Amino acid sequence: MVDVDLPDCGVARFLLLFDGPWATLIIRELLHGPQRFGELRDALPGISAHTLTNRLRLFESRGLLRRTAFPEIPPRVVYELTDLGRSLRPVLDAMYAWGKAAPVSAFVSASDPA
Amino acid sequence: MVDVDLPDCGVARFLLLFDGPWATLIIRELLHGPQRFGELRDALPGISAHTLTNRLRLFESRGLLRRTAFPEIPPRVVYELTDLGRSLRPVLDAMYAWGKAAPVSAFVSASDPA
DNA sequence: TGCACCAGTTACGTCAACTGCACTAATGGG
DNA sequence: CCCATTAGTGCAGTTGACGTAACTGGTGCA
Repeated sequence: MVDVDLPDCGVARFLLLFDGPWATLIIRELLHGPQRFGELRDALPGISAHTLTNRLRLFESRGLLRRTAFPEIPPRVVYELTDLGRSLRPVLDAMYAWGKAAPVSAFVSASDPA
Repeated sequence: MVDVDLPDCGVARFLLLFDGPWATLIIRELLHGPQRFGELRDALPGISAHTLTNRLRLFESRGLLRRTAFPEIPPRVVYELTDLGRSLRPVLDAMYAWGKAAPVSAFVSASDPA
């Protein structure tokens, strides 16, 4: 009766945590080093503060990153990956390599943008 | 004015193709070898025929897999990865390794299932 | 007095992936 | 005659990740 909905397969577990399009991209940014909230927002064009906050809070609660708030005015908050978060690098690297090597035709719908 | 919405980053490109929870798991199953429609459906508990069809059709149109329909009654359709599809193995392997190595606390919400 | 600064928060609405159920075609077996 | 079989399709509805807009708090600077 324990761990009812935690899948055995590692791939399925991974997908459980990295749902939407932004989750993975936030990790990608933080692999470059510690970043402030505003830096992350600027590095991820199109993301909303709402989504960024939600994902960061989730990853913090799951032990993937550490949040450090400095009691200053205006406030300053720095996010950095933990060892667990940094251990995602091979996964991101593999994604990157595939995304770079695959032909453009793998991503477009036969007449997509222009 | 070309390639307007195709991101440069390989990670972002990868995520463009593997949206939902099922997309990646279908590839995982097909890495075991060619599979029939019904075999895939049985190997992916919870997936609906609709979703499975949609993803398979998408991946076929993107060149990740090949669809072979035998003109028999009842019908028989076999799906198998192309070279491009098989080249996803390192990515899936990296996901699997991380999902297996990460502590359970990375996946649950501090009091999730029971 | 009042605006800018940063890192959010709240309320509300959108959109796409996904689900369930019912249904189909064509044939072999009872 | 009727049912089981396989690979879907159509319709209706749900879920959850995400977006927009407006707002907060405490201080420095004009």
